[in-house]
Amino acid sequence: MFTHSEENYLKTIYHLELDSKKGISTNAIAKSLATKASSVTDMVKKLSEKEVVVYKKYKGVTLTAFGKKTAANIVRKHRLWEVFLVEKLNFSWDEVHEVAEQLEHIKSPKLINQLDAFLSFPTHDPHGDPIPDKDGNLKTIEKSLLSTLQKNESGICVGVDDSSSEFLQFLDKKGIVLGKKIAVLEKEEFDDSLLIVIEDKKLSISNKIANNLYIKK
Amino acid sequence: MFTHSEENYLKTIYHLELDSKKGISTNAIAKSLATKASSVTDMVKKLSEKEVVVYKKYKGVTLTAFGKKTAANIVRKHRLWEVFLVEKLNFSWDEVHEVAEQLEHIKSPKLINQLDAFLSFPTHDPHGDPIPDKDGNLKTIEKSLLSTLQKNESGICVGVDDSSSEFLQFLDKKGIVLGKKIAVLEKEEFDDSLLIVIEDKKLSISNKIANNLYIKK
DNA sequence: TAAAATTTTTAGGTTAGTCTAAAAATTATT
DNA sequence: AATAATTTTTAGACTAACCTAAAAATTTTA
Ligand SMILES: [Mn+2]
Ligand SMILES: [Mn+2]
Ligand SMILES: [Mn+2]
Ligand SMILES: [Mn+2]
Repeated sequence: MFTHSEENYLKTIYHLELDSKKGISTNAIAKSLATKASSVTDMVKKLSEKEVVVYKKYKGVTLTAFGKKTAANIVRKHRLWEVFLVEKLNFSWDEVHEVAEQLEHIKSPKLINQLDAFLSFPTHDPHGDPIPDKDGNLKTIEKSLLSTLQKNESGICVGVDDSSSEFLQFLDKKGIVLGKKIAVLEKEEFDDSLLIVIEDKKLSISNKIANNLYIKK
Repeated sequence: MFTHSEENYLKTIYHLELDSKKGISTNAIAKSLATKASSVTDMVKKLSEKEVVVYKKYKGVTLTAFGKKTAANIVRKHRLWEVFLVEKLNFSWDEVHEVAEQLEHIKSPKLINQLDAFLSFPTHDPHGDPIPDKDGNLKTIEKSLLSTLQKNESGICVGVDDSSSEFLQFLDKKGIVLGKKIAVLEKEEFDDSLLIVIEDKKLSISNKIANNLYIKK
């Protein structure tokens, strides 16, 4: 149906659309895929012929309903595999992404359905990102950045915005784990750093960190 | 390291070498990969430059030690994934090959080591084929074709030669399962068909079937 | 061992996916 | 509104992995 490369383009456009709502620019896609704008133009024409995107010269690109469903299915596979790697094969959450980038391209509906069942139908991946259902629908939960909490407020840590292994390992080192309660004891006016408490441990957290951690109030 | 296509060539040459000992011919590779001889010549030159095969024009090709190890590792992955699909995801043994053909190309040493452990270090795949170890070594067991058994002899069913889904489904239908004891009650002179007993059930088996079933005496 | 048949290689072409450099269109700035 | 800066597309080229058709080498057969 779609080549490895076409799937990567679709997934990228899907992710970019989630926080832009407008047509996705050639340059944005190129940057995200670490490729050249001219390559993107070529590919986008091909995807447009395959009816997964709508493309107007110089106006960027949008996914069709079919394209969105196709892309969501790749994301679904990516995230289910990440859960598998962490839950069953003892990978840590900062090691799974690269492997999932490969596994997401395996074509077998039965495989992914059985994997889903084997994992007891998880709703979120190890980074707190939601797993699209079979129809490509995402259940978006109301989550906020830790940086939006005020003094004496608290919430459950439910996800990360940046999931680079550097950031994830940093969280590991600090003992910040998804599912744990985080309470803000102090909010520093000067640099917006926070003094938080997690698992009875006090931690000082920079604004940069607080901007990359999601909590559910 | 190696492309998808290079890996498929390596694996094919590896399989062909297992039952020929001589240089593998261009045509044999082409037939096995359903491609053209001219394409094989091209690829074989490339593999030769990468030092995984020794190639002499018109003389066929042989794997180097490095090539053999590389190929065995792909076979290892293929067979471990087949075990995973059958043991953990409830695939039947006639459904796993196509998916394993894709999964065998996933590159992650950690993944395959963890998978191996997760499956409790299996030694054989669902078709009775041995799983190469990390160094690419195969433990070959002494097995014989069912067709070589004489009247009143018996053995344990340990593998299939043909693992097409048609044949495997035929075995399912007849109740022939790996690990079960098969005893030969009669051997028909005329067409070399066998009257066998498996799990207290009597079955008449053609020579073609008996030539595709391995038993351990 | 010479002719015939077969196998293998070479030559030249195609497609997918990428690239660089230049042209064209759009957007921002004065 | 004209010019400058930026973005996007086009043109032309490259590589990997294929293909067909023809040439060359090997093997078989008579
Ligand atoms: Mn990921
Ligand atoms: Mn993730
Ligand atoms: Mn197989
Ligand atoms: Mn097998």
